[in-house]
Amino acid sequence: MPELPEVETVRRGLAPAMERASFLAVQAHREDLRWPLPANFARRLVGASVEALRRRAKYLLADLSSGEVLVMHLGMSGSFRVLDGAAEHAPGALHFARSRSLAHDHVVFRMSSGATVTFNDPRRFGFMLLVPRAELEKHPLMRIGPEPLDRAFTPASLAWACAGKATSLKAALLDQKVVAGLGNIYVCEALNRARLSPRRRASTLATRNGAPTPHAERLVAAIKAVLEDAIAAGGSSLRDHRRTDGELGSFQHKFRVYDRESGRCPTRGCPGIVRRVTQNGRSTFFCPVCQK
DNA sequence: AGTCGAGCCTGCTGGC
DNA sequence: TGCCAGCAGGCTCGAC
Repeated sequence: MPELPEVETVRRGLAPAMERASFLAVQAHREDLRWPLPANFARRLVGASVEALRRRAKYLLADLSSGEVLVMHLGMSGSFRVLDGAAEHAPGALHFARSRSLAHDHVVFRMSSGATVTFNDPRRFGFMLLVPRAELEKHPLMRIGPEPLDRAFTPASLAWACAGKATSLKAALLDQKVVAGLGNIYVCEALNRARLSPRRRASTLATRNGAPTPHAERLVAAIKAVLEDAIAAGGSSLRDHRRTDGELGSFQHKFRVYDRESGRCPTRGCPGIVRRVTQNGRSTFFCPVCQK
């Protein structure tokens, strides 16, 4: 499930293949991803080079020499794989090729770097867009909150964003306008690290005048820590996420509560048992003893 | 305006 | 063993 750490892992894998390389050929085997591919997709890419490959929240952004930005989203089941002359014979690549149905290879980029970059997405919740660079900031998809790993994401900014919110803390953290890039897994993990209940009102992160409470301090630290740990582990591989070389991420082995229903809470000295409840139609995993 | 649920899509899992 | 309902998840849209 690609959340911020998985997308960042993918970005790091794609960068050597795509940055400062141009598109030699673009094949679209399927146009109907979450949204149809842009008109004249291949024609607008071929010949352009990628000046930088960035990430914003869960979006990959390729700045093109044509003045457009290629926006790519992995949806829920999207993955990229990179093959070049050397990687083709690597064990990981072989395993990767076997593990993915070629029927779901929707878009293939042949790059001047020698790499072939293939986008595979069984569920087709992913998408690709082309947006003029000058319009990117105004694009509705980019109207989202701060990057959680940026210095601008602070207890004060989170408290401000949550002030007056009647919804649960869990729902607020999943709201990309509050903070951008978190999904179900890392919200559950961060709340356990911060020992805060997912069911508490979001507004309790702020005092009456909007200043951050100690809860906000703990939560921001926990969010940053869990994301950094997950990126260092190459993300979490549950069903879908893989690195671009086919290797699995390993952070799923370090989950404290996610998908650990009935397990012992890992908080030191806590006798609690992890529970699963449903909030806003999604599973929440948490410890009712230490998460208050 | 803020909040919540449905729907998109496919593959895997678990219960019968 | 085989079948199928249920679930997973990010994001948008419509309803309240």
